[in-house]
Amino acid sequence: MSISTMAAATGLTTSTLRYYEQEGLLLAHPDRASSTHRRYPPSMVTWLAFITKLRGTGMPIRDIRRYAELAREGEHTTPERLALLVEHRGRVLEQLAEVQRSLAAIDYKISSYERFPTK
Amino acid sequence: MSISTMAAATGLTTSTLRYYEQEGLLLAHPDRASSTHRRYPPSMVTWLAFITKLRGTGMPIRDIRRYAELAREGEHTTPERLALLVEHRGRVLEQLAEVQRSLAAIDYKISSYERFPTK
DNA sequence: GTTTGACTTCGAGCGCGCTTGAAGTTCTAC
DNA sequence: GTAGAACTTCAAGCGCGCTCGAAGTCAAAC
Repeated sequence: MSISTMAAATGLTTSTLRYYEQEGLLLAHPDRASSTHRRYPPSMVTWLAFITKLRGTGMPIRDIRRYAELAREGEHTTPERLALLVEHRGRVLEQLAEVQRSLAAIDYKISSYERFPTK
Repeated sequence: MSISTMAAATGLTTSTLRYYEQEGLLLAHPDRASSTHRRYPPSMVTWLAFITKLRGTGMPIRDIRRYAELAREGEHTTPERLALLVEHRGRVLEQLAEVQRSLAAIDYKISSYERFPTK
């Protein structure tokens, strides 16, 4: 599939796709069937969907690169990949908890505005 | 209190305190008792704690500035402040839900690594 | 009154994750 | 074959939220 088709399929922009490739986030460079234009295997949608989840939970590009490197190295790296994801999950849960605490404070403020509209 | 005392009290750096002041996030400029050094009223800790919650939930500086402007204008702006907070809360809840969805996908991946350690 | 550390302003710099623009090439449809 | 859209690379730029460094001033303790 073409870069714009992939963009449509993933919700990323074509620029972002090229950027991710350049940053080493892909399992492989898409080949250039037409010798200059990228041709993505449809299977890459799955990978991109997953790294979009990683990004969506705040994993930095450099950590995703590391994860991709491990994945490229083969099956013997699954323990390390697992560890990486587990560690990430821990951080996300912490940060989720902190956002919820902050949100509670905001909720409290909201309810006090609702109780005393002129104060 | 001095800027470094305030920094200790809020967990912000002195640089951040000056930056927030410059960006108009404070209800008032701390006065300069010794004619050059900032003297913060202890009550400002509360305000800073609150805007730290706003930041902690991803509210942009410019929106906090708007909130601070309204607060400076007086009590008649409480409805608008309320609206601002409610709108922010909505966005935070949405984003929280999205992070949780992403996290579910990561959890799934983790559990599949755990089930098939060599795959 | 002198030292020493805390403060001041100002502007520049940084880290992150893209995004944009220029300048050129290639594919697709007719 | 040609027009026009889609693609290519490359480097620079941007928006955000601080952070840092320089160069100087001030204040609390002795």
